[in-house]
Amino acid sequence: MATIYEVSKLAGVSLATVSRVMNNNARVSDNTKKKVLAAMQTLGYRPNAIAQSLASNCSNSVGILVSELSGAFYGQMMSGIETELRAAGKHVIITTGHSEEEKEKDGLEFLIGRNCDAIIAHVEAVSDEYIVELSKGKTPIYLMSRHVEALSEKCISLDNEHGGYLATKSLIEHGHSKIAYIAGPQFKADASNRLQGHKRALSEHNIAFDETLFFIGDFKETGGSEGLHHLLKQGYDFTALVCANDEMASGAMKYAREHNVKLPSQLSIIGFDNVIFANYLYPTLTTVDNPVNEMGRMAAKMVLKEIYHQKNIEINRIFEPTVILRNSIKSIKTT
Amino acid sequence: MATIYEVSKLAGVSLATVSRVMNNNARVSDNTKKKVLAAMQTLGYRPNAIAQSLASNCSNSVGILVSELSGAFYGQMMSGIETELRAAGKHVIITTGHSEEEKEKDGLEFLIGRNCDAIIAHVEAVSDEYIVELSKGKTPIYLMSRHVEALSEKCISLDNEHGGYLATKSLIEHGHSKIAYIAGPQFKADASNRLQGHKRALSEHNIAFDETLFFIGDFKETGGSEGLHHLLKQGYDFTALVCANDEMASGAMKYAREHNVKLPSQLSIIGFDNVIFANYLYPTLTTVDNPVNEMGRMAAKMVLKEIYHQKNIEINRIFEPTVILRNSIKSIKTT
DNA sequence: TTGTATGCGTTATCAT
DNA sequence: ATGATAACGCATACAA
Repeated sequence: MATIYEVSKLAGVSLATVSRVMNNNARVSDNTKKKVLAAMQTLGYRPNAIAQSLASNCSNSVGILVSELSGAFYGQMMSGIETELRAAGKHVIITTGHSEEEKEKDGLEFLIGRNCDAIIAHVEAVSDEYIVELSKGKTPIYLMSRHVEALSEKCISLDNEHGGYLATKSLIEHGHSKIAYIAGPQFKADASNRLQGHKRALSEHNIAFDETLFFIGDFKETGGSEGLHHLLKQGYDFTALVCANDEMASGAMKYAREHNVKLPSQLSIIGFDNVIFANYLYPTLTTVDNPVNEMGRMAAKMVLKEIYHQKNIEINRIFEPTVILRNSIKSIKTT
Repeated sequence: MATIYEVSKLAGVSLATVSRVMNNNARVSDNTKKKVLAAMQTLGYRPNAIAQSLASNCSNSVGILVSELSGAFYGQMMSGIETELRAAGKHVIITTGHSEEEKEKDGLEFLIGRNCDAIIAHVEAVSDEYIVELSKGKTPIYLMSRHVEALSEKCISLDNEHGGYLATKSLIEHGHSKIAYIAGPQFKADASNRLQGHKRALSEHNIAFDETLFFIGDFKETGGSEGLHHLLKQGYDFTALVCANDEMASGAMKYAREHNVKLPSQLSIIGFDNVIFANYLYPTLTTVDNPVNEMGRMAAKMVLKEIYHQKNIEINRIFEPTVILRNSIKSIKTT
C-alpha cells in the first residue's frame, strides 16, 4: 500500500501538496497537480480512510444500527438509507443490535468508535435515557421508528397507534366484530402502540377487548402460526384476525390453510408493514402500509441536510400508515 | 470524548500503562490496574477504534459487500456471516455493490480503506482479474457464491449447475417434458450456471432446449410475472416452469393466479434458493435449497480461522443444493 | 511492572 | 503556490 509520502517523493513535492490535490480545496498549479496525479496513478495509490478520519475527524460515513440483517422490514429500511446516502457519495457502516440491550449498546459504541459522522439507529431494547445520554456525545444519533421526546427533532416515526387503529377499524367496517389479535413483543414500542390502536378502534365501536382472542407472538412467521394455533385451540369463535406484522400474518395464513380454515371466507386477516411478499401471498394480504423505505430515505436526507449541510432538503418526521386493501378480508353481513 | 491521555493523567500513570490494561496483554499490577479502570469509569472513556486501528494496523472488523441490502437471499447471507463473527467479538462493516462494476469497486476499496482485517464479498460485476489483483493487497478477500480459480481456497460456492440440473430433473421425474425456464441475468455466474444445469438435464433426457420457452428475468418478482406473461403470450404450451430463483417464482405464481392458470394442476413451478417465504406461498413452493445462511457462517469461520487464528474450525468450500419438495409440482402421467 | 519515545497515514496551521 | 511541522489517539519497541 503506497502512502501519501511515497507519492510526494515520486512527484517531487511535499506531503502537503499531495494532500491538497487529493482534497482539491486549495490552489495548486496545474503543472504540479498533473505530476501528483501521475504519481498516484503509477503507484496505484489509495488514501487510507482511517488515517484521514483520524486527522480530519470526519469519516464521510454514517453508521446504521438495525435489529436484524434479514427480514423484509429491515432490508427495506437499510436499502432506503443507503440509496440516498450513496447517491451523495457517503458510505454506510451497518451493524446489528438483535433487540438486546447489551448488543445494541455494543453496536452503538462500535459505530461511535468508528468515527461515524452520524448514526441512524433502529433500537428497541435500550432505554430512552441511555439514548439521550449518548446523544450528548459528539456523534449525532437519529432514531428510526421511535420517538424520544428530548430528541424529537431527530426522530422519524410511523404513527403506529393510528396504524393499529386503522387495521382493526378496517375489519370492523367490513362487518367483523369478533376480532382476534396476534401482537408483537410488547417491549417493542411499535408493537405496543399498534395494540393500543387496536384497542381504541374496538372501544370506539363498543367492542370489548377479549383476552382469549389475544396472543403475543415474536414478529416472525412462527409467531403467526403459533398464535393461530393457540387461538383456534381455545375454541372461541372469531371471524377476523389482526396480525401485528406481515410475517406473522403469513405464518397464520399458512397454518390456516393446513388446518382447513378457508381464507378469507372463514377467516379474514389483515397484516401490518406491507412488506414486498405480502402482495405475493395467497390470498394477497390486506395490510397496513409502513413506508419504511421512504422513512429510511428521509433519515438519510436529514443527516445529509444537518450533518453534511446539503441545501434544499424537505424534512418530514412523522409518517402516516395507510390501509392497502387486497384480498384477505371478506365482508360479512351485519345483522 | 476522553482520550487515553486524560485517563493516564487522572490515574497518575503513563499512556502505555493505560493501553496495557485496555488490551490486557502485558502484566500490570492489580493496584494500578484498578486505578486505571476507575479513571476510565469516571471519565466514561471509550477507546477510539480509528486510532487503535491506525496504530495497530488491525481493526477487529471484517468488511462485507453484497449487491443489495434488501431481499431474503442477501439477508440470510449477511445474517449468517454476522452471527458467527459477532459471537467471536468481531464487528462487521457492510456496504453494497448493486451489481454494478463501478459501485462494486468503490465498495471494495472503501472496505480496504477502512482497514478491515478481511473482506467477504458477493460480487457479480467485477472481473476475475480485478479480484485477483486486489487480492494481492494486504486485505484478504473471501468470495461468496463465486469461484475464481486463482483464489479457490478463498471461495465459497454453491454448485449452481448441479442445482439447476436437479430442478429440471425433478420436473422431468414428475412426468413433465414441456418445461419453460425463466432465467436470471446471465452476466451473473449463479444465473448462467443454473441455466447450464437446466440444459444438461434436458439433453440427458433427450428433450431439446426450446428458445420460445425461455425468458431472461431480473431475479425479482417482476421478472417472474413478466416472464410468465411473455411465455403465455407466445401461445406455446408447457406444463412446467423453472424459475431461477424464488422471487421470480413468486411473481410467476401471482401472475398465474391472476390469469386463471391453476397451480399446480395446470402449471407446475419450481424455484431456487429456498428463501423463507417460499414456504408461506400458496401452493407452498417446491424449490432448490441454497444454504446461504450456512455459507455465510462458513465464510465467517474461514476468516476466524485464517485471519484471527482460531483453532478447531472445519472448513467446507463447496455446498450442495438439494431439492425441497413442497406443493407446487404436480405429477403428470407419462404416455 | 512501568515509563519514554516513536510511528501509523493523513490533515491542517503555520511559514515562506 | 508550496513546504515544514505539529496534531489526531493509540500501540509498541525499548529503557529503566
